[in-house]
Amino acid sequence: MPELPEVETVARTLAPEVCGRAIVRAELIGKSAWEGGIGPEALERVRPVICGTGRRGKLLLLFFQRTGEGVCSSRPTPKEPAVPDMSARWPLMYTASGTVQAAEYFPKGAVWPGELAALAFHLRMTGRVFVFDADVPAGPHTRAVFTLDNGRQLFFDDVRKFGRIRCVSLPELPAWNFWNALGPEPLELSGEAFASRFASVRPVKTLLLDQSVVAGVGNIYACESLFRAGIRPDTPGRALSPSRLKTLHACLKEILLEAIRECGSSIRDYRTARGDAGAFQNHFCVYGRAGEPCLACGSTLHSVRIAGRTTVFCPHCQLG
DNA sequence: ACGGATTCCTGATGGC
DNA sequence: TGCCATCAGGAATCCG
Repeated sequence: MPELPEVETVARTLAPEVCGRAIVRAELIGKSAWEGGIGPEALERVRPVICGTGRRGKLLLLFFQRTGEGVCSSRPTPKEPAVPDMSARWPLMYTASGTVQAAEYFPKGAVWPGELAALAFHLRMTGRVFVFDADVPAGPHTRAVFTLDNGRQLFFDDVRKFGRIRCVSLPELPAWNFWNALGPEPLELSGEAFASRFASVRPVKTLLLDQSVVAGVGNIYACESLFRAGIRPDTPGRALSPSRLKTLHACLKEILLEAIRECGSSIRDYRTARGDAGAFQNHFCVYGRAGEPCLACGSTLHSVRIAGRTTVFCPHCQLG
């Protein structure tokens, strides 16, 4: 399932395929994955130029070029961005000319053609985004096809049909509940700020999965970071000392960055925009290993349900 | 108001 | 071998 590292990888591998290209056609297939007020016909009318790709939480973003700006006017051959600077502020925007802060792209008073500022994809469980040649037909699970001005096609495939696509304008953003409710990015948060968000009676695992506490963490990286931090997933957030919460934050950041370096975790459906599998699933310590021995102490890993998700932990290494 | 349970969806898996 | 029940899970929505 695509979480922060997987969506980050898709954004990075997608950039060289779409930067500098205009969307000229938007076709929806079957039960619509489209949500929100701006419809696909607006895309076909405006034909916005994609100037960069990025991510916010688990949302994949295609940023559109602003009115009167020549961000991609020369249309250089884009390169895939290098592994991002660990000290950079996140989220980043990957453009043809380099990496910039996405936040800088939404200044006061900026204007986009037809007010279309970005296309947002939520991949949920099984969503995938690829760019294919012009003659590739839609597959059985293709739910949307965006044709680019070079004839290539951006496919949105989704087996379980949980994924969603939304075209966002700046005026519309304040009315988008999902966007508004997103908490800070774990990679740009300070340890103190992270710890202060866990003062709750709810289990720490539930808080990690809550996108308003921190954005982008799903079941895999919640389980793995709690194991590395040595914290039992059912511990109430406010029962953890600031020091242990800072440890959790440090472990979460380490694991997210390791997973980004490995191009994410491929359990079943997830692939990069090039169609490659990630490799971080080979480094799981607890996720999917219930009943198997703990890699640290040999104890049998336990499985419980927290916040409706399977939660695997080591009763010996992870303490409340 | 808050938090837990339910719902959406289909492919993989396991038991009989 | 084949069939059916179960499981996986992000987030909106329902409900106590």
